[in-house]
This record gives sequence, structure tokens and C-alpha cells, in this order.
Amino acid sequence: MSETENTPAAPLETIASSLRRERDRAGLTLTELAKRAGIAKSTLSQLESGTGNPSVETLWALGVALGVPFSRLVDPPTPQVRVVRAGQVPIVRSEQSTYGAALLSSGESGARRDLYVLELEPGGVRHADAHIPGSVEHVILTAGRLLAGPEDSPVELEVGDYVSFSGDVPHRYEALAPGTTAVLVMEHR
Amino acid sequence: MSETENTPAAPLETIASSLRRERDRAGLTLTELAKRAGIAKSTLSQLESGTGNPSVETLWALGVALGVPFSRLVDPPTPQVRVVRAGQVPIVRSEQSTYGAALLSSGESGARRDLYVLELEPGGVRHADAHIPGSVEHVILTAGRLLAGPEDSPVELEVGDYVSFSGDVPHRYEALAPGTTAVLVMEHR
DNA sequence: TGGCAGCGTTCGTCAAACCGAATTTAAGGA
DNA sequence: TCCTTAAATTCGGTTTGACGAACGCTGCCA
Repeated sequence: MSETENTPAAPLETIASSLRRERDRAGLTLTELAKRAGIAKSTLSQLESGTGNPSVETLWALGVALGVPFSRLVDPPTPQVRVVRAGQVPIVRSEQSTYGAALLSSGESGARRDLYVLELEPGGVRHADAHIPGSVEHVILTAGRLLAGPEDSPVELEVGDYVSFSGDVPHRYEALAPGTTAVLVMEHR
Repeated sequence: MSETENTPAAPLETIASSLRRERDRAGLTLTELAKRAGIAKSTLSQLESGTGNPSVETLWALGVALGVPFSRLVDPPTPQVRVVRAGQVPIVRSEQSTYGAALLSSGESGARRDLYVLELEPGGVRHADAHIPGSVEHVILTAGRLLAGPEDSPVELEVGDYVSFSGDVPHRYEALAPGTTAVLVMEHR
């Protein structure tokens, strides 16, 4: 609210890129997403190409199908280059050692971070092409085993491990054990 | 069902009431607002009555004329404490269903988010006084059991559960089982 | 090489959102 | 009470978004 209300970029372009990005992330094809959202794929095609001016109901259906809130599609993202590697950071404990915390990543002001939970099963590899330059992905493995990171140098994670890497190069997620779950923080300026 | 981020009530009704409320607050007549937004007052009338299905451009123009961000018109007010139980959030899966993700929280542009891992043991209570107004804490429990939240209304979490609450009131963390770990995202503007 | 299947774009058709004008409703003021 | 002014709601006409079908494209397999 205290922000700039008159977002410079036309909302339609923002919607176009947001739509493409989220569909990408969800690993859905245009056809599949259109079917799930209950809209014609031609409509979706035009929206992603920046042509058109969707109604609220149409956009809403897409948000539901993608599992993201409405505003996520209209508010513009922003990239910024920042990669933080952690995992070897010792957890600082309080006196009775019943509570400890370690800072994994300190966010830049102006950055935008979205919080996801992931569920993956072995047998498939989730590939992701480079998205917006400057985006960073943070992953904390909470169950199972996971191979994640850039295509050329993926990292194998045990439960509790943390990895972050730039999202602007092709990268992958591959579960190595059943019931693999992780927390994903996707950061884009 | 307080899923304010993923599947709120019908957007059209939210928009209708939001429009009326904001126009009220701004002290504008329907005619005046329509003129400023550059739309027909008949259109606005129908929108406020809940009839109709505005296009993005139309809604955008109204947001600008009212001096409020787009999202304020479509997102219903968020509760102070939000709990999402494991499995409660619809995880959007791709075809092979080896990969799925659900958005727990969408970050505001301009907000700052720090990423922590927590480890807690039973027997101690971690109290935290109010911090900076406007800060929000997000917690995903990854192991054990945890009691967390505002002092007067803490929430008991199972593994996989998610809770977010305002950090500007006194709150607490208390492990209910050995080996309790959690991911904490602290957000402040 | 040909055929098949899935993905994405382009093209007419139709319903609906948007608009401008007329109509109704509300509130004073003499 | 009647008249005047302004706000808000309906009422046809036009523009445009959404749909379905058809089309090109690509990768795969026999």
C-alpha cells in the first residue's frame, strides 16, 4: 500500500511473463494448463504472448490452476544477482540449548521471495530452463534425498541441507528417495 | 478454510466490496471515480453491484484512480495468524507427478526476507518480544512437534504444517518433541 | 521415410464487457 | 408542494475477449 501504486509496466505484459514463468515452474504445458483452468488454449496462448486483456474470471482460473494467488500474476517480479551458499553455518544455540538458529540467507531489500513446498518422487527429473536473469533459488531438504542445482553441477542433499543457486541457468530437481519434500524459496527481484 | 492465498472466495464479490469500500474511503462519487478512471459509470455501477466480470485493464484503471495497488482490490484482508496444514494445500502436479509444488506465501515487492533454520528441544520456551511493526514470520515445521505463534494464540504444528503470523506482537516457540527443526522466514519491510 | 502424437499459434464466430444516453431515485431550497 | 440538481441505475449499440476448429511445427518410432 505504501508502495508505488502506479506500476510503470503495463499489467498485461507483467501478466504475460508471470504466466509463462509460473507455468514453467509448475512443469505444465500450455495445453495442459488451459485444460486444468477450463479455458481455451487459444486464449492462454494470446495471454502469454501479451496480446489480449483477460477478464478477472479468466485470470482467476489460471491462478487456481497454477496454485498461486491472483496478485502473484499481476505484480511484477524483479531480478537481482545474489547467491548465498550455506549448510556449513553452525547453529548458534542459546544457554539451555533448547533453541538455535542459523541464518541461511539474508534478503536484499527490494527483492521478492516466494515460499513453496515441493514434493518429488524418484524416477523423474525435473528440468527447468533458465528463467529471469538474477533469480535465485533456495532449497532446504526436509525429507528424503534430493539432487538439485545447475545442470552441470547438481548437489546431492541430505535432510536438513541447504543449497542456493542462480535460477538463470538451466537447473534440475531429482528425487533420490520416495517421499522427498523440500522447502523452496524463489527469489526474483 | 482460511486459504487466503490460494483459493479465496469468489473474486467478483471481493472486487465489488473492495471497490465500494475504497471509493468510500476516497470520498469519491461513482460518477467522479468513473470519470477519473476513464471508464463508463455504468460499468462501474455494475462492478460495484457484483454483476459483471471486469477486464484487467478496467480494474487497473480503477486501482490507479483510487490510488491503491491492484492487489488490494482482489485480495481479501488477511487474518493475523494463518495456518496451512500439511496436505491441505493443493499441490499442482505435472504429468508424471514426480514433481509438485505449492505456493505457501507470496512475497510483497519491497519486502525483505531472511531465511533461517531452527532447532529446538523440549523443555524450554523461546520468547520473542515484538519487533518492527509490519514484520511477518513464516514457519514450516520439518521435524518433531512445535508450538508457535502469538503468546495469546499459539498454534501446534505437525511436520509439514505451515504457519505465518505477525511478528510485531509478542510470540513464542516451544518444542514439544525432541529433535524439532523448522524453517523460518522472517519478513520485514 | 512416412506416419503419428502432442504442443503451440492463427482464424472465424458468438457471447459479453464496455460505452453513451435516457431514466429513475434522492436531497435540498424557495 | 414543486422544482432543481446531482447521483446512481437501467437500456440499446458497439467493441472485444473467449471459444472451438483448423493449421504448422517438432520429436518419436516403426
